[in-house]
Amino acid sequence: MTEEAPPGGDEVDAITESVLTASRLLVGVSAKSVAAVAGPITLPQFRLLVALGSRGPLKLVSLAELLGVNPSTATRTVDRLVTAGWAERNSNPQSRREITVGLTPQGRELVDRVTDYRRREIASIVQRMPAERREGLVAALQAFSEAGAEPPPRTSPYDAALTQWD
Amino acid sequence: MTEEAPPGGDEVDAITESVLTASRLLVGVSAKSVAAVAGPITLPQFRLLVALGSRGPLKLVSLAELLGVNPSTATRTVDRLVTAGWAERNSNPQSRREITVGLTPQGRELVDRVTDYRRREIASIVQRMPAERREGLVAALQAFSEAGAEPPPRTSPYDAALTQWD
DNA sequence: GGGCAAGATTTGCATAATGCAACCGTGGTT
DNA sequence: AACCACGGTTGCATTATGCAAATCTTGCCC
Repeated sequence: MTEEAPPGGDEVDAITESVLTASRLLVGVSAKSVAAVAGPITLPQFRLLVALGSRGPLKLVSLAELLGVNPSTATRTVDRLVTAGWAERNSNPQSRREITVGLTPQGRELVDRVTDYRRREIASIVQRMPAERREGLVAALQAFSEAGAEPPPRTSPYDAALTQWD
Repeated sequence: MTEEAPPGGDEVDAITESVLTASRLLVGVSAKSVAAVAGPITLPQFRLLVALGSRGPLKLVSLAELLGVNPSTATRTVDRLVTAGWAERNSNPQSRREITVGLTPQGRELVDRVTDYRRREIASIVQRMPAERREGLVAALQAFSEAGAEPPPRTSPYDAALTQWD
């Protein structure tokens, strides 16, 4: 089933290949940005910070759900981030059974630095592209994403900071 | 800031956004494929299998390097895969200090099943795209990847199976 | 008001992933 | 033979994860 010649197959293969190659490039850029700017933090931890940065303070369950991990994992990752001074737990006066997790100023600054770095990297790549290809890129990718039944297109700058499983 | 007009910055933002959105979609597809087809295997383990599938048997250090992990991590992940019957260690008659790691038939079959599933998912997305956008996608993405100074463009089908850090 | 079901978080337990450093063979050099 | 670089493994410590059980809060019914 991976063979047939009719109009469809080869083109699909070509697209798959090109999208994945580009995706790989991008993920590499993200990883590099984290490593370059944010010394002693792990990727899962940073991903959590990014989520908080883009959505604002969240209760633990929502956070876990957003990241696609078990609440217990979220709890413990938050523990570490709190210890490191990047996140904080705040009790919710409304219902004392839930807590909200948010960024500390240091946490936000960390996320910002990484995001800026990453944006510059990407910009430098885009600027090396032939200009006439750029519009095509945006249009085609949007069509692709729409066809893939995208979730809500959040347009926060943080959103872009780490692709992994978001 | 997502509006357009001036030549430089906004366009870069738009591209960044669209590429990342698409990338996110794709990574989701990959994860879903692994989960759907390959029950009890972790992502790092599967990633290792994919590497073996695309490059053939490798010595341990090369494998670790390819995956970007420490040799000790590779050793132990291979241990688990061997136990599970998906990979095998073979001693190299040439030099007894190196070993090569390869897929077992079961391992290859697992990778194939996931890859096929994933390809079908992507194909179904691409087929929902307006046809006239498709060529633009390939051309633009290739330009993007080239501008990003891609590593060797391996064109194996396995290559596409998991994007994460590859 | 007491009791109970449902919801939110945390803890206990077990396993995987990771990196670093130390260690053991192997192969080549001098 | 003496050394040294290379490949792989093991010991140690920390993080990441999921599942299940325990804890605390809320809301609701009788």
